[in-house]
Amino acid sequence: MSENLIGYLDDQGNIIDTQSAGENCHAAPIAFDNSEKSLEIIRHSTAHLMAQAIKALYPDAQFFVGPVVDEGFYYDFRVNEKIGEEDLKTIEKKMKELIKKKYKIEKYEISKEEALKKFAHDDLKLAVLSRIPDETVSIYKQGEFEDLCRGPHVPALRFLHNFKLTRVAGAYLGGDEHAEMLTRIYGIAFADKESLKAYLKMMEEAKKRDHRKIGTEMELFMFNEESGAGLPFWMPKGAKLRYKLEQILHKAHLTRGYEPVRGPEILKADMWRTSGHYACYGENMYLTEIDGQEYGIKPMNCIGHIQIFKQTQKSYRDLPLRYYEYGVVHRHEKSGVLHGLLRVREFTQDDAHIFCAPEQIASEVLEVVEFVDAVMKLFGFDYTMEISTKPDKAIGDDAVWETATQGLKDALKGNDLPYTIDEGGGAFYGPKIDIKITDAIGRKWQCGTIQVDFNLPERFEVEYVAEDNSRKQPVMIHRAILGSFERFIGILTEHYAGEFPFFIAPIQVIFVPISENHAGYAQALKKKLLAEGIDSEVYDRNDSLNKRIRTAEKQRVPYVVIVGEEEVENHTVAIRNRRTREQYNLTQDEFMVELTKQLQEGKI
RNA sequence: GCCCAUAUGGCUCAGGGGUAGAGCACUUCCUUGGUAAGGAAGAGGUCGUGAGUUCAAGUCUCACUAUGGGCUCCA
Repeated sequence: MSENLIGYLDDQGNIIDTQSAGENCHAAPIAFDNSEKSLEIIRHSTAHLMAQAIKALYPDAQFFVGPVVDEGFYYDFRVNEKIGEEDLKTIEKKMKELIKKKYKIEKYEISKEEALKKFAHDDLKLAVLSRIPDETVSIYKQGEFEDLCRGPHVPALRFLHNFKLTRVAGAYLGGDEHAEMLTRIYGIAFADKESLKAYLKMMEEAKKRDHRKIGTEMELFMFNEESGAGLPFWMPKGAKLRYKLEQILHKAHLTRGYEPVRGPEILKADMWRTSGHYACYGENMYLTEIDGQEYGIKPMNCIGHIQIFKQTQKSYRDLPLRYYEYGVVHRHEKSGVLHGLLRVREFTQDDAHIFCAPEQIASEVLEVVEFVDAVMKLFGFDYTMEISTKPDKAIGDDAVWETATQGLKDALKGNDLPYTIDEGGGAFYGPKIDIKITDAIGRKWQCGTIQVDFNLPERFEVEYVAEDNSRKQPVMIHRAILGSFERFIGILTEHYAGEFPFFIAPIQVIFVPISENHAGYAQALKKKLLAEGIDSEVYDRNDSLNKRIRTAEKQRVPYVVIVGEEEVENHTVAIRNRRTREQYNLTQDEFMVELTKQLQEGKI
């Protein structure tokens, strides 16, 4: 057996570890390196090593499951003591001690019946056993430590050196929030030290891009303990950025035949009863009472748009009718899930509802998908699409759901757009396509969404006059491109690390006059830019020139422009490149042309 | 909501049972400078809130509030 061999890969892509393979295995060998399969084995064994260390330090510890996940591994366990970040180092130290004992990792099999006897005193292992259908189970053993495990594992502990325990967390047994909470420790492992170092460095870099950090630094947005959790404040710079995004998107909507509308912020509870929100979404809604009547603050904008549609009689000639609104909504998110701008309790959706005939669904959905793609391309986002099907809590009958779901699939399939399926992940009123974007550290967030809805039109008796003068019910397509300005700007901030493209940058130009004699020239230029809708600032405070240039450079603005004697005289500007620290001169006219050209790049 | 952790001037953070510290930012003055920190002086905090332990609490304990890492990933 080669020194480097840690397992085999069979024809079906299953990993067979050396303990299971026997002497004459002909499957493809897996070498000890950073390949996907190799890491899977290494990380799984590291999870076991961690469990062994935990058992040594906390003899009363009981273990549940310890799988390999996208980003490393974890182990869930129960222990009487509290385990905090500090304890991770102690556990790591113990793991290193155990490695020195040079244990082999051995495997043996027993019947399920024997296993039930063996683990009779360990309710967590019994819980694991109850989920295994097989009649024979395997046990892996290293030194004194034994664990019920499917494998695969490395042959011996000597393969495990380059790991790091990254965080301690709580996790519900089996993911059920009504079940007991276990302690979970996450870790990461690689075949070599360099890869581990590179990974840790990458995570550190990612943290520097965190929108909460940059948002505070750049004074984009804030939260306030006295005002309440999950309620963002937009500071002047953040508001400017947001306003520019709103404007770009506003024009894009008009171009695509949408009409702006607005509904009220609160509506009578009966409206929400009719819509089904009261029953299906009530726990997320804020309710209040006015003059003895119950009202609900809107968590979605659909109801308002429906009322507007119904206000006047509609003909088939009016369809598809596209209403859009930057709708402020409130949702009672659980306190523990709030996360910077990415999950808040008040946010503004770029929401639209398309009322159309059933035969128009496919083309409308496709148009929305193209709209999404244009926006994502503008900002250089990679995104994934996911079709979500009927959830447990839902209204409407199965046949209707089936038709709508198929409609979404057809729209994507027909145009070769890749998607995944999230079974049971749909909204309570219909299936949907979700558009997901990844944040700085690889977490995926749902942004845009396209939802087909046969239910609300029926509940609110929405109708239009068809060609044959009969009354027909339109289909509603709920859709958002950004999802919400809050979340989208949060991700945008991480994506650009605060260096926003010109067309949305809160401050687009900073002028640094060399002396106060040149401040007037800078102010005049600022005014000129403002007339074109470009935001600039003049740094003419009582600081040294070097200081002011340094301060300007640190603002992450697209243009830092120096103006002095020479520029005033020649009606020019000196533009400084932040990265190369080089500068070039333009006439005022050339400068204006360049800036307006850059503004145009934000057109979609 | 649950588990673990954190909370010190506007920001970033140090300190730690005996009457609050730094850097940046801010204010005033000097300096008017051609490309990443000129100089001086000054103001600003009942150490998240409320209880408790103690002769004494930012420091220890508890509760609350807020923030952070998690809570599908099935031996």
